[in-house]
Amino acid sequence: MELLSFKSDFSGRGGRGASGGRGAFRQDGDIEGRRSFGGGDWYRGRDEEVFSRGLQKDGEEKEGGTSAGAKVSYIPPPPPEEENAVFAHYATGVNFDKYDDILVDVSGSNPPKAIMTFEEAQLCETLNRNVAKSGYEKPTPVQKHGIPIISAGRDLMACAQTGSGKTAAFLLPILQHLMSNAAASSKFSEVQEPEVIIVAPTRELIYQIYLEARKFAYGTCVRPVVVYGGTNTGFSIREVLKGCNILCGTPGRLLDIIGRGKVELSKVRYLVLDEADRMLDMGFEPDMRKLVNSSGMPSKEERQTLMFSATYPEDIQRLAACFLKVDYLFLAVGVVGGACSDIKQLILQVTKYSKREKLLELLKTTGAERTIVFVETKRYADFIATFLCQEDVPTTSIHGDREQREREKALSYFRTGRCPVLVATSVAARGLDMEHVQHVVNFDLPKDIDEYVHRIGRTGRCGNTGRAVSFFDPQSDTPLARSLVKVLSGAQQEVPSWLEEIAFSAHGTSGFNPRGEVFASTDTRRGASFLKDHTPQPSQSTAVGPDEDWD
DNA sequence: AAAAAAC
Repeated sequence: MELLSFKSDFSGRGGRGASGGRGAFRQDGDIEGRRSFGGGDWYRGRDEEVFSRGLQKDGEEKEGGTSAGAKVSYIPPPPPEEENAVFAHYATGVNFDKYDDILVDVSGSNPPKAIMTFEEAQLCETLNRNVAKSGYEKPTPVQKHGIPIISAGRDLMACAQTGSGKTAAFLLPILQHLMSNAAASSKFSEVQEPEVIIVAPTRELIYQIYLEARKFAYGTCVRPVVVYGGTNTGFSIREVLKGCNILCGTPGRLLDIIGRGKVELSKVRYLVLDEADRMLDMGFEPDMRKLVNSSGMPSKEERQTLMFSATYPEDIQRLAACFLKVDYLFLAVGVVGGACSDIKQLILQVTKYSKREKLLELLKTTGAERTIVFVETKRYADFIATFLCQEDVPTTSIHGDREQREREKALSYFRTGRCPVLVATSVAARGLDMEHVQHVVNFDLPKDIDEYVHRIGRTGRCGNTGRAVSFFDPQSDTPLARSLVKVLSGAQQEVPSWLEEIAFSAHGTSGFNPRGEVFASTDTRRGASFLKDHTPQPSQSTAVGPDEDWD
């Protein structure tokens, strides 16, 4: 097996909660030398380094084994942003126009009229040019409705299916506002006063949002900055101090930098929670409370708060309302918590012991097409990735116990196709937008149906089609059966009869996951409990049919 | 019991 080069170093692991001591499984596969998956050395020069800026200043040797055997021991600062790199984008798929057929529902008082084109968004010239250069021709539903809502100064809870353009829906109106008020113009200062704070639940996702912000802000005086853990704190701070209008971050590092007094929050006009339901669940909710209660942070009445996700469990919706003005608008594109119908979903019944064999079989048929394999634990991610490498499937992996630079390298290798198979934990479940991901495999099904919807949403993006294969082990996955059937039928997918039977007989069994069962098909304010608790005035709802009839 | 997120 000398063909494979497994590194066993796991020194200096950045993350918290490193579980340690499993060096033997640390495949870092990324099989070296002998293969050339999708392209020689070129990627080494650019995207990886730009992505890893701040991770290491020098001295760290990049992974060996380029065909040239070249060692890169110093990473030069990236060249001034090249337009082509900034505006790189991929093509919309054959089903892009089908977005027009999706049912859109806006509830809350006096929603503004939707726009039909980007021209109607009345963006300034620079922004329009950036939109065009990004390859955007026509707004998606969440953009058609979200942009005017945000421009009108309203708070928003938006639910739109995976891959349907939520990021641009909030970035464009925010940038337009910053431009038109000419308030935003970045300059060095020991204390920065950003106008916008954006948070997301994983480091890679916030980086992706930052890249979008940088793209749309190109050629303007607005400077977006990204900060997240696993990187040098000093670097984060220096980047912030250079000038910061839009501060993107994961909660920990963001609060850290705020706590150090580098960022003053009184100028914040927009607070954006991407993957809002995750940001408000048990893990992150305390941090979000800390953020909105930080000194200087304008109250919800004085700022605009925007939340985006593809899923919104009802309990989380009620919690989210605490962060929003009482007259916030609720925007639902398609079924709340629903899967994208461009994804063909297959469920295979397996046993714990047949999974690995099935996976191999599957990957042999998918060949070099890109596949994300989701597993339940970090430990198993290492194990499966190692297994696949040994079976000659070029594989890399991403999970929270890997060093940040390993995580970023893994994504880079996957994106470039050097490793067309990515084994991942739920760290990669949400928001990541990668081109050419044809397949998602749920090697282990998640406990939570929302997680399932997000995971399979890594494929079938932007009107492209994709396939999601899930291994269903009745021994462990029965609690998910009912909600799974619901998602499948909601996305016009075939429901295997064996699954239907399991779902039927699972009805009423104990240990049922309540989150798995319930969908918020609408704004919770329509429910009696909410009206009783929070809303003095009844909310008015406007159901909107396919496309234009929105007046 | 697991995953994510600051040092």
